[in-house]
Amino acid sequence: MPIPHHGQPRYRVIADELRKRIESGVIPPGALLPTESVLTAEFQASRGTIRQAIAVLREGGLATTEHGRGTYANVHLCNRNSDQRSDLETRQCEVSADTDLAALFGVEVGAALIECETVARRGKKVETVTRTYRLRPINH
Amino acid sequence: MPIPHHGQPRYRVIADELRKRIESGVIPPGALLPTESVLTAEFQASRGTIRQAIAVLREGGLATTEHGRGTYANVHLCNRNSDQRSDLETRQCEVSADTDLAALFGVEVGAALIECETVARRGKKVETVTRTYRLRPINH
DNA sequence: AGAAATTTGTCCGTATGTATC
DNA sequence: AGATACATACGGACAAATTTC
Repeated sequence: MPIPHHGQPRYRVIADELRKRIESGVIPPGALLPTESVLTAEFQASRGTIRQAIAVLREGGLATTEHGRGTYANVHLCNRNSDQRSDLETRQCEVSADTDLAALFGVEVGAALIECETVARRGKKVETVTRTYRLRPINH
Repeated sequence: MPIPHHGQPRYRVIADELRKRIESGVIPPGALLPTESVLTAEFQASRGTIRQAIAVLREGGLATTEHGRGTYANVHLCNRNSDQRSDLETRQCEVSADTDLAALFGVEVGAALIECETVARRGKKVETVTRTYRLRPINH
């Protein structure tokens, strides 16, 4: 018997709570989050719902999950720079809209956007850097 | 009775197949993908698995889903030659490299870069903003 | 080295809510 | 208002990677 989700969906509420814990340092950077089964017990939600919440954290770049190990809290990349980029070709994260982007998307300055960055190299030299911005989906 | 998934997971195989259809034009840009229930029938997979596959497309920027409507194939902004259709506005200008870009290109902060910005709209709504950066050609 | 336990990954089925047509 | 289509949530089962003993 599915529990209704009037208003804010359950998995987002849970994701929000976890996000607060990470950002406030209750779960320090690099530390493992509670396991899915522990979270299942704490939030009285099904495992699928917990996994959905964790997926939200991953998309926001707040956590990283490893098969068989667990989910780590990430170091927060303070406002858009700080070299966290290893040798990734493309990465995705959440950024704040600058005045330019805010005007285009019709949102407020500082609103959350998804940034997908692709680095194209020829040999070792960087040819182009492409950044694609889109609104953060309200659902999904 | 769950179906085993030795090797490549089912949802990725399905996502790959759909990606091919979008990139090859079998599903043209802007068109609706088959509904989840149709895909469920075609691939003989559960709806959850289909949704997982579509989520992969979304993350890759190949599709956009709207509640109650369906999932659209996105226009791909790959060809930078030859004018695209007029749903895309492009402008180009010179900008200064921020610390992030400077590190990538291996130049000093503030160095000149060419920024090409493309705004993709559907109707009046801005779908994506893409910014491509490259080094300014060494004089002429 | 190997077996067991732990933890995340994949997949299925079902039921109900919510937005759009 | 009804039909269609996506979103959320539950539960169960087995697979795969990691850690522990």
